[in-house]
Amino acid sequence: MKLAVDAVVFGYGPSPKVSVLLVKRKYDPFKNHWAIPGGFVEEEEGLEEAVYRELEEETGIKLNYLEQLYSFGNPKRDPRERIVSIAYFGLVRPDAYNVVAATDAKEAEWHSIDHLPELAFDHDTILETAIRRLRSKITYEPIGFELLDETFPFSDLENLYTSLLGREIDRRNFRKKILSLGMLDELEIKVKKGAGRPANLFQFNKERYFQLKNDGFVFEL
Amino acid sequence: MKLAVDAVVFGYGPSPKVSVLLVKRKYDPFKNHWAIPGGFVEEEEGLEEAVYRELEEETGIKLNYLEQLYSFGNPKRDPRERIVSIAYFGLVRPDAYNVVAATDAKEAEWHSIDHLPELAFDHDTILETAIRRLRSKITYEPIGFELLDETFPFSDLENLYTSLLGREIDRRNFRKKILSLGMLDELEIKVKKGAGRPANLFQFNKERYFQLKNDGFVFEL
DNA sequence: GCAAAAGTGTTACAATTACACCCATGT
DNA sequence: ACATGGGTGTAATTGTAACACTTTTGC
Repeated sequence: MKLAVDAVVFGYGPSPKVSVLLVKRKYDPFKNHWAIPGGFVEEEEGLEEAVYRELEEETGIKLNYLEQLYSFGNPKRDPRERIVSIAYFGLVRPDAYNVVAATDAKEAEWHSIDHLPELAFDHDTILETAIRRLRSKITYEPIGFELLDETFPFSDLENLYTSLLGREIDRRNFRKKILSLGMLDELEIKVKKGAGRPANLFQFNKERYFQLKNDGFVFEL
Repeated sequence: MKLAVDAVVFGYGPSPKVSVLLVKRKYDPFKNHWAIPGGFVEEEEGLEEAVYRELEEETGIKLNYLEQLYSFGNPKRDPRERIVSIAYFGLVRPDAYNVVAATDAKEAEWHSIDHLPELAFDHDTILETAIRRLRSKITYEPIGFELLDETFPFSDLENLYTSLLGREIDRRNFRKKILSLGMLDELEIKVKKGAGRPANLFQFNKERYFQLKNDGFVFEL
């Protein structure tokens, strides 16, 4: 029996779309299929440590956020031998989005979660679980900010939520709600995006959020 | 590296208290300490299967509900060697509450979650995680019913929630809210509890719940 | 008849929803 | 001047929270 970790890494952009980082397998089984990056846990290594190491080796990416997702242990999930995989769930900022390095063994690429290729092993199940988790978690924890730049125009947040929740959101109500939570700092900087009125930049204030959370406040949309 | 499963099993009662099932270790390390029941996963066995088997072997108990909790993989969590444990979270009805069978190797007992003994390994962390999960999960999924008898007076439900949430609940509002969800069948049977007016019995209608859920309804308190 | 638990409605307040026009910029 | 995206307020509705007395039984 072997123990592996796999990481479903989400990125946002460019434009309103959420993507996941996949690697192309160069060897059998499932040669040339896309798969979630991951690998075996070393004997003396922590689980998260293993995730960071494997991601570094296979894709060169650095995460902004990581949490454990679920463990998959069906005895037949790998055709060769029994492998139990502890799956993780990570988020990256747009800066990291482009620095996906292919190594000699794998080719790494972003794939929109709306058009996914066939995946190796039970990775479709894992990815599905991760997408469900992301979709629901953004409504009760402020993790969406980990997918945006440090400072962002409000419309980015709005677009992220509409594309993840898959439905229209009333712009006025959404802005009112988010701003009323008091976790965003409004900067005195404006940014222009082609045509249209320049937008103010906002920044998520993590300290303030933890402070509010300690006082019994709960983030909820 | 070895893989284990551990199961935090909650029971309710008698009277307003939530308990967890622990086993007393007969051998070192942590000889005579209380621990969460569990054991190694066999080569060809599914994870949940392993949980059911271990619980049967160590405590003789049958579960009403089981879900995966979290995986614990700190390299030093077991002083002997590297053991990664996938923790589960189970609920039993009061009927099962008393049939806790001790085997030759272990002594099994219910412990109120308000007065816990010192636990072996990192089992205090696991148990804490499980309690947090139980507390929050009863507010967004109807799992509380798995801790009550099939039919129960409304006050049982009320007491379960007050003791789990650790705060008073307005009886009238709570009843209104729960009944308005339309998941409970009211039976034409009354039950007497010492002094006081006899109470009507209720029953959770699982089919109805899944039907509502499919129609986009979300349980939420 | 008194203690103990079950049952029941109304009103004030807070939160959510629905909805449409003006503003600042680029072309 | 027109197209593009940014920014803003109010009213109706809905949901939540607060609150106290009557009923049925055992003793």
